[in-house]
Amino acid sequence: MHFNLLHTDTKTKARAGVLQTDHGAIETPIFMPVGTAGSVKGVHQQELREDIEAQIILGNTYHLYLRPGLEVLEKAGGLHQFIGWERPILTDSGGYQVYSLSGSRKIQEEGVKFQSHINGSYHFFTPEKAIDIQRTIGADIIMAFDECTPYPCDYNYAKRSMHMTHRWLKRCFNQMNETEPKYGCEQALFPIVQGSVYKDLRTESAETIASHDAIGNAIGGLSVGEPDEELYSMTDLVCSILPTEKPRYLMGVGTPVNLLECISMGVDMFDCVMPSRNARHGMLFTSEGIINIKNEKWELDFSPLDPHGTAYVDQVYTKAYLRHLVKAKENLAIQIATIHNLAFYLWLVKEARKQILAGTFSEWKDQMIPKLKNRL
RNA sequence: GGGGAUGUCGCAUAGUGGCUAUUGCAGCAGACUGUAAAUCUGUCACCUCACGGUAUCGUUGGUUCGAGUCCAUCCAUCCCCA
Repeated sequence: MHFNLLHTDTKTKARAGVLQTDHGAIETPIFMPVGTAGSVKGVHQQELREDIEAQIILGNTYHLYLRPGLEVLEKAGGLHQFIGWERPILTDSGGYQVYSLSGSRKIQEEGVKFQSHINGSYHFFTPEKAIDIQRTIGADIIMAFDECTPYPCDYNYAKRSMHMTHRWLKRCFNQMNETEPKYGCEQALFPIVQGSVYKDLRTESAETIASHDAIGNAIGGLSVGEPDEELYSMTDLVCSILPTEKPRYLMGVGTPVNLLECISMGVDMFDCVMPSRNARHGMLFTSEGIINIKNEKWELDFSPLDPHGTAYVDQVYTKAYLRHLVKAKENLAIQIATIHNLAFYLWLVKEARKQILAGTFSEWKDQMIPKLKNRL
């Protein structure tokens, strides 16, 4: 696996590149749809490929380990085979569940004891086990097992947690060195910068992560409720320390505006549940602004869902129709809205890439941001 | 024609003498960032930006310190018998 940096913007720190994997190339900057339990909720793989034009999707180690479990995944020949997705996959390690399932887990130096949200059973995750499971899942990019700290987070807690994440990272790399891919395709381990919203901690963490000389690096522990200014200042700081020639993955981000702002700071990869989850809740992101399709004002609006949209659903269906489907709780509503939002996110990063390569990114971004914030 | 039952804020419901009339649905709006989320929150008689104020349990009257609740009357709906 290798990353080619094609072009860096002159006015901003935005970059365009290509990350080559054994399952194909990823053109950066890229947005990666989230498919936690082996499915991008409500979307067929064919739609991901052809309508959304997803180049890589996410899976989740913790969720896939609990269900369907390692036996099924291994006998299926890995996650790609199991779900019928031949393009790249990235798996999160379960570090986010240390944060999101904080009510049912216990952290120790050795690892984290989780209580399953499905049946209450207990499971102990260690850095080594997170690697082993991700070997069995077989994703192209696999993530280090970390603690995603909450916001707000006490300085001393953030510092201790960060150091533990750094120790866990060494164990992850050791386990990588002692094991082999199971399905013949290269797997790259991305380490994760932590340090909450503290500049000295972020600096120390970014330097530590950079020293491992990984194929790509990730920024974690953000978009957990902190103000956008904190997200941006931490991202900018960390990007200034992480190596230029390696892809940078900002985990869990974000809104369309977040994406453009962070692309301009030098972030290459993003993932977020927002486009898919909010689609299920009736919120549509478009190039002209945000639509809450449940609102009464769309009841008689028979214009296309998104006249500027690139997905077929944008032209074929009307706002009034989608509103009806949402109000009627029809399954098709979720499918249409999710395809739209993900197609929009993928269009946004593709367009950003085009503008970076053309040298017009900065102007384009300044013109886009007010529109993206607009409430229609 | 005779007998019986029931009327509660759009719909459905709880409430049989005591303080702001319950809950669900529908409606209206908001939230959501490495997915325990097709979820959650607010609102939902009228007036007021708000504080707050004024109402209301089919109708009209009555009993009572006090009535959605008890009594009478009328109206409406449903059921049974002719």
